[in-house]
Amino acid sequence: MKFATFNTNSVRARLPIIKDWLDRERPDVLCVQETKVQDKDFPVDPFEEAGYHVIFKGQKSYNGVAIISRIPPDDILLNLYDKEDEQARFISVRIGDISVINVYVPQGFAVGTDKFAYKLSWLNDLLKHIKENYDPAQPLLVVGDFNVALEPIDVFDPEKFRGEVGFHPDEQAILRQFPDWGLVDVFRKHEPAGGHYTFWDYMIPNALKRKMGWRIDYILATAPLAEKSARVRIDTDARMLEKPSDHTFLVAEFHF
DNA sequence: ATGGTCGGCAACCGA
Repeated sequence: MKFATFNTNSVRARLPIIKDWLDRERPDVLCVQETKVQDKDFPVDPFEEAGYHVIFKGQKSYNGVAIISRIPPDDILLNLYDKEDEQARFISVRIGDISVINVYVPQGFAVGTDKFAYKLSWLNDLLKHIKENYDPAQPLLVVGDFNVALEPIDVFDPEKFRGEVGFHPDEQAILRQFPDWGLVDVFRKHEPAGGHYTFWDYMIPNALKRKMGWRIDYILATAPLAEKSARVRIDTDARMLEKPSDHTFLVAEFHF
């Protein structure tokens, strides 16, 4: 089975790239973040025409997540929280025997701000939710844009960004508890070398071509899945080189 | 050097 994640930075603006990628790669599941569209305006038809089911949770202008799957998902949960401060950052489903959680972790703006504190609490709440509702001995994928790089090899200029948002010890301390519980970073399992990124800053000209990026998107898998992972790669559409697109596809293949 | 560029959506906010 093939699973992928992609921060779209607008599912409507990136629709040609997503559609072509689905037609070419035919993944079983594609999780997307930053769809930036209200549910009433979500472009359902292009995905159904391509042979996919789509589950989505959006809001006006910001955030929004979706799970695009060949098999219709079950056990759909569209909120991390029961309360009403939901920001359309979470979807969990079950696809066959595999549980999938798709997240768009708050970006955090800057260390020391309320937004940074919210990011830390959101990540902690996600970890708590996983511990309370899942078993590391069962097949679970937690994928998406975590907005945190863990190691110096995951950032193009670690000295410049050390202690800044996205590369701060408080964020990293929480994210390290995910593998402590039993979730394996399957890209890192297959690729020990640094310099492989999934995000590039719009404001750096030609950042992708210049390899000035961050690895902040992850496919995390519990042991029963991680031990079946055969290949994990970062995939770039040619159009992303000409017009930056924020993130690239991250793809993991599992052989059962 | 404290900028730069996107997308949504209608003035800036978020990344």
